[in-house]
Amino acid sequence: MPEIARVARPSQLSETVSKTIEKWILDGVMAPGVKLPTEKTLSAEFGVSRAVVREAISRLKAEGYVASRQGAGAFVEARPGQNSFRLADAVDPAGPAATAHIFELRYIVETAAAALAASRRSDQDLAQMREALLRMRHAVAERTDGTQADDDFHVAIAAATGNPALLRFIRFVGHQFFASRVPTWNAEGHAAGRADAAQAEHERMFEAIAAGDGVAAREAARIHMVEAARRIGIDTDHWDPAPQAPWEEEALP
Amino acid sequence: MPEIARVARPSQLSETVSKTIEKWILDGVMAPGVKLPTEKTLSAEFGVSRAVVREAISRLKAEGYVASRQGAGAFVEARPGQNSFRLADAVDPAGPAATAHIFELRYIVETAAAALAASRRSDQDLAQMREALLRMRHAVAERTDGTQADDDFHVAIAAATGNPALLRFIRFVGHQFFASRVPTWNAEGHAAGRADAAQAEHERMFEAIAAGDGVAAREAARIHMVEAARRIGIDTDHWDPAPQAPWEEEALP
DNA sequence: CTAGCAAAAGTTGTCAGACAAGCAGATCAA
DNA sequence: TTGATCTGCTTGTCTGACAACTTTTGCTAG
Repeated sequence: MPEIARVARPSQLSETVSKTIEKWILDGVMAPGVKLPTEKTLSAEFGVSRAVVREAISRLKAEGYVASRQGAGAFVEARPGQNSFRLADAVDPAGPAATAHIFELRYIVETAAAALAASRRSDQDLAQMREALLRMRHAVAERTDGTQADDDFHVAIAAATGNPALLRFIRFVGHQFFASRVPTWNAEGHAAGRADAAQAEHERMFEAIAAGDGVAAREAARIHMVEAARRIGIDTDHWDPAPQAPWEEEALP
Repeated sequence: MPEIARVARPSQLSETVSKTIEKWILDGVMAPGVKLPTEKTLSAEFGVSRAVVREAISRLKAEGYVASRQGAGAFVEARPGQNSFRLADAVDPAGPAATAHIFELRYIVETAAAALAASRRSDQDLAQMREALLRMRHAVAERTDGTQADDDFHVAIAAATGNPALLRFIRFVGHQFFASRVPTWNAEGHAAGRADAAQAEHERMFEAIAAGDGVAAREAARIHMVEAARRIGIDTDHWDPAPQAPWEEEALP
C-alpha cells in the first residue's frame, strides 16, 4: 500500500481520506481492477474509524472511482473518474488561461447549437427564446440585471436542438460563466453600452433562428461569443471561425 | 418534508437514500439554500440507521448537491449538480436515441478539434498521432484489435489543440464510445472491411492536420465521424455539416 | 424594556463494538 | 481429481456514545 499523508484535522476526515485515495488512483499507484485495502486496514493506516473510511469510499463510489462488492472488497473502476466531466479537473484553476480554454469549448458548442436550433426549433422553442429576449430588453431599458434572462436565452437555444445531451452540456458550461456575465449587466456595463451591445447580438441570433437560417444563426452566435469573450478580456485571435458554406443553407420544412 | 418512497432492499441502502434525496433536489422539492432534515429525522423516515444516511449525504456532497456545516446542518447547494457533467443524467439511457445524441455532441466537438489541431499542432503532437496511426495500420494488417490505438489517435488530436478543457472533454466523451468501436475492430469488422474504411478516414485526417490545412482536417473528421456513426447504426441525416468556407484556409506559420 | 451574555438544546462529526450477508480459499470426502 | 462443505475474511448495517460546533432560549444587568 502507498504512503499515507497524515493530516491533522483539516475539516472533514472523510474528505481527506477520499482525496488521498483518489490521488492514488489518478497517479496510477492503484491500477484499474486492483482491490483496495480493506476498510479495517485503511482505518488503521489513516488512524480514523471505519465509519470515516466508509464515508470516504462512499464519495469515491459516487464519483465513479471505485465499486465495491459485499464480501469481496472494493475495486478500482476500469475507467476511474471518466464517467463524469469536471471542469475543475480539466484546467489549472490558477492560470488565467483556464477561463479562455473553457470559453473556447463553449464557443464551439454554442455556435453549433445555434445552427442546429435554426433547423430544428419548434414554435414552443421560439416562444421560450422570445420570452427570455423580452426580459433582456426590459433589463436594458430599465438598466437592471439581466444575467438570468441571458442565461435562459442560451439554454432555450440549446433546448431547441432537441438534443438533451447538448442541452445539458450547454447548461453546465453556461453556468460556469454566470459570474462573467455580471460586468455586462451591472450599472457600469449599462453605462458603457455593454448591455446594449449584447442585446443587439442576441436579437440577431433570434432572428436567424426564427427564420430557420442556420448559416446566419451560426454567424450571429459566433459574433456574440467572440464579443462576449472580449467583454471579459479573453483573447480570441486564434479561435476557429467555423463559418458555413453557402450550400449549407436549408430552410425549414 | 416530501414523501419517501420506501424500498425493500435493492442493493445499497445508502444509494437508495442518496438517489431519493437527489431526486427531491432535482425536482425542486428542496430549493437551493434550504436546509435538509436532520440526519436523525432522515434515518427515522427512511427506516435506516444514521450511518447509512451519513453515507448517502457523503455521496451527495461528492456530487455537489449539498454542503454541510458541523452543528448547523446540511444545505442544498446554489447550483446543485451543475458543477460536473454526467452523460448518464443528460439522456434517458433506455432510449436508443441516447447514443445518437451523445454522438452528435462528440461530432460537434471533434470536428472543431481537428480544425484547431491543424493550425496549432506541434511536431510532438504529430509524432503522437503518427504513432497511434501506425498501431492502427498494424492492427489492420494483422487483423487484430485496434480500439485502443483508435482512441489514442483521437485523444492525440485533442491534445494538439492545446486546450486542456477540450482535451478532457474529448477524452471523456470518447471513452463513452469505447465499446462502440469494437464492431469495427473485431473479426467481423475486419472481414467486412470496416477496419480498412476507418483506417483510410484516419489517414486522411492525419494528412490534413500534418499539412496544417484546417478546412481539410475538419472535412476529414466530419466524414470519419459520420461514417463511424453509420457503422454503429446511428442516423446522421439531420446533423449539421459544419464545413469550412474557402477563406478560412490558413497555413501554419 | 432592551442589550448582552451565558446556559441549554440541537446538529453534525467521529469513535467503538457488534452482528448479518456474502465471498473466496482451504479442507475433506467420494 | 473432483465436488461439496466449512471456515475465515470483507463489506453492509445497526446501536450507542461522546466531541465539536451552532442556534436558540432564557436570564440578568443596565
